[in-house]
Amino acid sequence: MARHARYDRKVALEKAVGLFWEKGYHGSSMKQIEHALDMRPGSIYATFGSKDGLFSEALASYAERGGREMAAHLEQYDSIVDGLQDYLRTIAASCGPDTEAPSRACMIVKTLLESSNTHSELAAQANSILAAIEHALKAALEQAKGRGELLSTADCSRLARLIQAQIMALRAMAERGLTSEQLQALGDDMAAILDGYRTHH
Amino acid sequence: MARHARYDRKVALEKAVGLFWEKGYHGSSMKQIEHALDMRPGSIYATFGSKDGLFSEALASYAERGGREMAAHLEQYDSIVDGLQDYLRTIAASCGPDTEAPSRACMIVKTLLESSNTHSELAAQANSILAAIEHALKAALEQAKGRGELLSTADCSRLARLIQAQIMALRAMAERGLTSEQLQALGDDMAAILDGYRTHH
DNA sequence: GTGGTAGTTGAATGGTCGCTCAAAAAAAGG
DNA sequence: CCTTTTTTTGAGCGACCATTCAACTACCAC
Repeated sequence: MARHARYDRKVALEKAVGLFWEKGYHGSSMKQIEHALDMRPGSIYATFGSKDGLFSEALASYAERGGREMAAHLEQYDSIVDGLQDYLRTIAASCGPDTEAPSRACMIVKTLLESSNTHSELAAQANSILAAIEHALKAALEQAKGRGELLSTADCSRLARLIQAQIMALRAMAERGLTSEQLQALGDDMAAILDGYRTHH
Repeated sequence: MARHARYDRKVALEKAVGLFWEKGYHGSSMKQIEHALDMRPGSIYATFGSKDGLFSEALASYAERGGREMAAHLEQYDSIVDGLQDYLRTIAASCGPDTEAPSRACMIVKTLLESSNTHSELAAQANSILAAIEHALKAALEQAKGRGELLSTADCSRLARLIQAQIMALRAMAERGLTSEQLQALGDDMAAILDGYRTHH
């Protein structure tokens, strides 16, 4: 038949995530993208259609990875609430001043704030991802409630949004460059919020 | 001597805040700025030096206004903690889906996330503003502690950061376009966090 | 009125933006 | 080897970017 593709789509997307997560949509030029992916414009456009298309796929890829990591984390715990509390502490620990990740803040939140009034398609995508995460949190909380971990008065929808807000804020605060002690303390304080919704306490 | 300036510096800055808050730094072109300020490039550059200079002044202006509003709000309350709790609820109420403000999210946070890896000067400015707000919150909390509103075990520095995180997250969540009921409930839940640090409870 | 001065104007600048496409290169079948 | 098919290449596109500056305008002092 013909020539093989020199580039692995998934590998290229990972590199795109790295750049976009770090610099945002407007902050990443095609020149920088070409360099980050080690691809020439023609190949990028043949593969991803446009800068928007590439960003959209990169964001989806980032979200999927994040979702997998969260699910994997929660599976390690017998108590769902324990798992959620430790998830917050883990984020605090991994977003410290010497992280090797492209950015400490969440790429989904960065995208939402950057594009909400300039690029409604991207904002809608970020929104639907956040809605999906919120839904997953709610489902986990309802399971916890069914197991008797949470007070019967607890509203799982509201609590899911409260927890999501903590995650968003924790990672945004990490972008401020706090010390790892300060960030860890913040993670602890956020985890402690959940104690107020637990049974036998 | 000579001709009067046709433009009021403060009025022009207000308009710049409106545009930059809505679209961000990279999302606002000089064309749009010229239109928003009703000024031609020469006048803009003569007055503010550069796009960066204008943005920087706009951000400072926004922060000063926000600081004044927060201080004015807290003065209305006898109890500082009551004031802080109601401040969160007020933000939730004023960031609803039908706000007339340029954006629901905080311009300082938007700037921090947008520029942290592309424009270190702006990020540093956003950082120092957030540090000042954190410091003001800490001072208010220490005063509250002195009045016996807070548990003696409460760490005012940590609590200040926890509250600042709530404000940041509340306004970022507002950008998701939640219903006003959902947003109000989130504000209530965040305010309730402070109950855990209060005395006689 | 007139001169001097500060403020405004907008065409024009060099650069970069996202993107295209004709040509070259690389693999597979014959 | 040559043909066919797919991919890569990179010069080049028009548009728009932030910015400049010489000409122009409006005001005040005299």
